[in-house]
Amino acid sequence: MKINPADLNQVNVLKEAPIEDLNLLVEKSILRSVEEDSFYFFQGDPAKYAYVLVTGRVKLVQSNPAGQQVNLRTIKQWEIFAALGAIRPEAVYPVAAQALEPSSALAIESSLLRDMMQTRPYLNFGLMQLMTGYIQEMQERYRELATEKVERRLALTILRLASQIGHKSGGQIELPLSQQDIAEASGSTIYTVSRTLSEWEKRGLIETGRGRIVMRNPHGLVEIAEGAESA
Amino acid sequence: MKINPADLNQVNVLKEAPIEDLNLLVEKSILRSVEEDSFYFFQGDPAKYAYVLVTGRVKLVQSNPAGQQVNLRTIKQWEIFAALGAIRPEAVYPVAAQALEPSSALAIESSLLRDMMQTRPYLNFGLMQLMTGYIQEMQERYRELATEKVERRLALTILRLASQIGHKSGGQIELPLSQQDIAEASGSTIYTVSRTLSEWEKRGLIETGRGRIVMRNPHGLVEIAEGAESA
DNA sequence: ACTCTTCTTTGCTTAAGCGCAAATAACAAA
DNA sequence: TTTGTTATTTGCGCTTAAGCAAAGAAGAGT
Repeated sequence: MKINPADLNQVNVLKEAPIEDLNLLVEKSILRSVEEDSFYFFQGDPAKYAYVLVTGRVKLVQSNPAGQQVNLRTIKQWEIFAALGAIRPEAVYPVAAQALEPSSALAIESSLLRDMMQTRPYLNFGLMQLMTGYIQEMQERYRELATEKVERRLALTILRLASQIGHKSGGQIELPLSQQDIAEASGSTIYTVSRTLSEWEKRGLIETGRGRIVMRNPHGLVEIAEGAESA
Repeated sequence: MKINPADLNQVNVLKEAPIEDLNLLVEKSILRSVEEDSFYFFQGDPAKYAYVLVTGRVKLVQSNPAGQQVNLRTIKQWEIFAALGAIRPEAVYPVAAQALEPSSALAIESSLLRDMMQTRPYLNFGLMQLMTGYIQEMQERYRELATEKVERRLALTILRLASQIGHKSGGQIELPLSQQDIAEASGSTIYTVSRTLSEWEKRGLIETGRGRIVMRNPHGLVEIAEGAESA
């Protein structure tokens, strides 16, 4: 498959990039395709490449020594990920990147990105915007995990994921994630997720299926997220 | 009080700044002093200033709608904080900044910082380094909160705080924080913190006092943090 | 030295939600 | 269709740590 450089303008960080820069990026980078469940990189690998996801979906996960993992972010088409390596030359990936479905991504050498940043203010600003967004989101999620009960956290997680990777399908927002994914993204377990989602389904808030969640009544979820009690 | 511009070189982000820039910063900024427990700003305020802490200690906290709060970071002398506002002009502070003791900080207009970034690569790189560090730390803390039990999390929190704001005192590292602060930084409660610290004190790992913790055996804490069971 | 305030400790109770086990359901591949 | 695999559901017991209440200890101010 070939990438059309002009498509890279859909990448947030690159939306103001001149076409010459996009050509340069495509020319100097390679397209890496991986099958479902394979990894682009593992936690602890030297951060040699930054990636732009061209097709598919990828999740960034972090594991503790015992192997339990949390979902830090799900990447969709034309999002950049693993760009942090471009900042610190000796960095290692602090997370692993695993494909949720067959995916392909443009692997850009960290050093190329670093060199380009020297002379291209739009890149600096774009990356900084991206990073401040990450920081704020992680701070919020951290607070939620520390202070909110599971049900509310689950609602917050699902709403957040819906805005990030949900896609419309017949007027409703659908989330292509397993309950395992939701559990790892919300800091809970598949058992509690299943119980809660079933309960919500009974109340007509959502519709569940194997590996997907359809939002029937987003406003109801917002109410749960913001404090309405279940009974 | 007056600030000696050359002192600003102790700020990580500014360590490569030429003296003219430091002069400019001091000249265009104002020194704000606040007493203990007062706030430099509140969560939700327009992010008009970035700060460099000159004396004292400041904590960055985030509250949920119910008022429960978490401790996201403790700032010590010559650290920069609230710099995110410089990236997005319309930003509001996502956290509040409260003085842990009488403090003074240089208030730098976000727009000044933003303008300076246009022509000073060292500033861009410095801020990016700072931000990547934040992101990685928050990701780790998030995973810890999601996957580790309290005792281990407490050990991790105390070790992290020791490296960030601990100071040597008689060959040992001392942490000038109340148990309330520890609870808010680790995502726990004062009751559990008290019980755990008492237990550790009995085992000779630490020494506690009103508003401070002295590490007697850091290695023992590392063992708890990394998985040794207590019994 | 005395008083007030704030921080810390500890016993007790309880709710939340984890996690095993086993059943059921959904999908994929042959 | 059949079989195998993986995801979801649900009952049940149990652990963890939250949180109230009340006492004790340590400072700060007068």
